[in-house]
Amino acid sequence: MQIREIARLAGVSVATVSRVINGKGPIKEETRKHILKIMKEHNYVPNPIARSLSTRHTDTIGVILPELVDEFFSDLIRGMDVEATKSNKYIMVTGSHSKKNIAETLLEFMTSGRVDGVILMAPLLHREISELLSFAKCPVVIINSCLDKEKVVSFNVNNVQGAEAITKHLIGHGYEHIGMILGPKFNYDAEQRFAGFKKAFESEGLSIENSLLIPGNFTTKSGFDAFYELLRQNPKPQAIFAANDMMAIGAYEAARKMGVRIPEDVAIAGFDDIFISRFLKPRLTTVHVPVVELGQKAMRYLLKMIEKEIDPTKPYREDMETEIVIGGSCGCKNNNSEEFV
Amino acid sequence: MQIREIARLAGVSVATVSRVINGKGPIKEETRKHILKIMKEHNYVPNPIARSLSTRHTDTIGVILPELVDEFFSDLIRGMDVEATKSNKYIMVTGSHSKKNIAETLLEFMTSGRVDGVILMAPLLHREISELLSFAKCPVVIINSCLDKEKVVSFNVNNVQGAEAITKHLIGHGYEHIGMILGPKFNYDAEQRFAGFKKAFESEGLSIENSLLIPGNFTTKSGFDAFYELLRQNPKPQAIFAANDMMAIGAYEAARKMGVRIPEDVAIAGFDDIFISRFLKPRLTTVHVPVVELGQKAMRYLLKMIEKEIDPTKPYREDMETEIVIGGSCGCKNNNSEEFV
DNA sequence: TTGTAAAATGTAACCGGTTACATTTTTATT
DNA sequence: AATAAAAATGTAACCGGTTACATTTTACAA
Repeated sequence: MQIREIARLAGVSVATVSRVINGKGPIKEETRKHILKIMKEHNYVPNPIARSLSTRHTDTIGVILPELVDEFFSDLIRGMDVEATKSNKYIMVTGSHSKKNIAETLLEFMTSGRVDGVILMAPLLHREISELLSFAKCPVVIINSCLDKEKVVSFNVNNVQGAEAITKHLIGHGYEHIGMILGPKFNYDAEQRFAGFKKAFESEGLSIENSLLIPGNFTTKSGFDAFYELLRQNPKPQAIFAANDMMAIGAYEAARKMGVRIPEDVAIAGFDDIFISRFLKPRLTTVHVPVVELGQKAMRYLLKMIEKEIDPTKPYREDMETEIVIGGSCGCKNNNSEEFV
Repeated sequence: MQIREIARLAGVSVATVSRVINGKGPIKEETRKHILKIMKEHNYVPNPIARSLSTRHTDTIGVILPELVDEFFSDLIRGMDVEATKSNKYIMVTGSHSKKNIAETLLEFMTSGRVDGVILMAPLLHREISELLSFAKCPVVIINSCLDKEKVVSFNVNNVQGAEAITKHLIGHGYEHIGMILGPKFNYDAEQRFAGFKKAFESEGLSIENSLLIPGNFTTKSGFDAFYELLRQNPKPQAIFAANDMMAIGAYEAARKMGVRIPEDVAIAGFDDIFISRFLKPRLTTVHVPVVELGQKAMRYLLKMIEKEIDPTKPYREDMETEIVIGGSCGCKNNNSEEFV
């Protein structure tokens, strides 16, 4: 069934049918009803591909995510989906399975006309990507970019602010020796969180103890090992800030094995507020990252760029504020340990 | 830049260019190289929309998921994405935000030509959906369907087998009074898991104690409440099978509050093997559901239907076997409690 | 050399819509 | 009633590819 058929059946031209489908141009109410009726009777659905070909837009947004966002994944997509659905757009997702693939997919999306815009999250390979970006024929929004803010549109987690806030919280508890389990080298999030950690010390007029800075790689295992390492230092840390919750979990495990009590013997804080954090005993004090909102904002902004409500050539950067979640692991007595029940 | 331009530049017809793009028909090697060179020089990418219009396929698969699959979400999509990418297909995902939306989206996907096939997961509203299915103009694969197996293609978690296996495991421990925290009424997964529970009893020649069957709704809170309820029964349960891990977590919490030891005072088992299960103390004994593989299988099968390698009109059903994961919560001494480090 | 089949390429219709512009109908004005 | 303007509708080109079929070129046998 195609528009020609409907037109024939209704005794009008295809243009008229097209006008009622798209609600454009003046149509006599009587004609409209008549055509609508016939369309319904024949279960007619206009072919979106044909439509896209002539309108040059597809009502779909390409989303490229790294493979390992795990917990973020679901929330991020949910956020984007909510906004996209509001505007009757579809989302085409693809996890980048390899470096090659991500650049290729990005290029495909940006140049082929398959999508009206792209949301990209690719924490690595920024060199390549910023080069590719110049080929874009459609708006692109980057999530957690470490690219030059003068050049791209990006929505980011404010890692510095979050790390600074939670570090200050630990300092506020009166701990004097505070260690940190760092994230992977060359990881932007990790760098920023460390930057926030330092900033907190500086603004309090304190100085970091280098012996209490242990590298990690965002896995529970590395958190586990780092905790052992930290407890071997002199002075021992009274509190530890893990650059993400996964490592904090590893630290919990190590503490349990060593018979070290949290927070009595050593306080712990994390970053991300992953689902599991609230089930740890005591509940992990951590930094909540508004992932759903991040997805929503990025999508909303992209849609506006597409609609030209916002100048799509104008760079823009927004860092979303995070929020501390108080559990028992930092030593706070009034905390949210029971929130889940 | 379009195919006409390339043809002009290469001094050939569009048909010839099209042939080299698609690798079809005989082409002189020299001509092919020449055209390829010009295409590369001009960064020419054929417009997929135009191509779709004439080929009548889009190389994209529509995926409709319920909003609340949370943990499944990520794994399921990952599995599908892996397979889709292998075949150079794209995935269009949409979470069904409301009942209306899901049926609407399904219909759109099935009839508009926007996608070549659909994977649908919609644990509820099966009545409506089975009616809609008759309008499908493209293959549809259902995940966790409770629809008539004679009518649809579906890939499912074998809930019965999993629940039966884990129940037998509990029985094997010698527990005589075994309770179950049930899932929501009218939920197919929940029903099936209960069916497996019963089956285990029957095959062992035992009978269920109705007082030890407590309703729940898959939330931690309901697991928490149910645990209290169970411990008030006479006889008390020596072991409890929670229809999902979330409720098992609630049970853990209740046990902790009541000073009931797991597994010494009461053993617990769950279902799903969600991420958090391995971090519980003791590690939760549960049923692992191969979600990634489920997504992969469903996608692989769908792609074959699309390619007509498999008759797309033939109903098919596959129930994927689950696997018991032994933690300490059931009373086993040799368990996988340390696996995560 | 000629004839014929195979290989290579070209022509033009087609996929199913949208829309600029042209035409017809209706309404309002004088 | 004539006329101009506005409203409604129609015509046909266009979006950018694919492909059936026609035509030309090449290869090889007789």
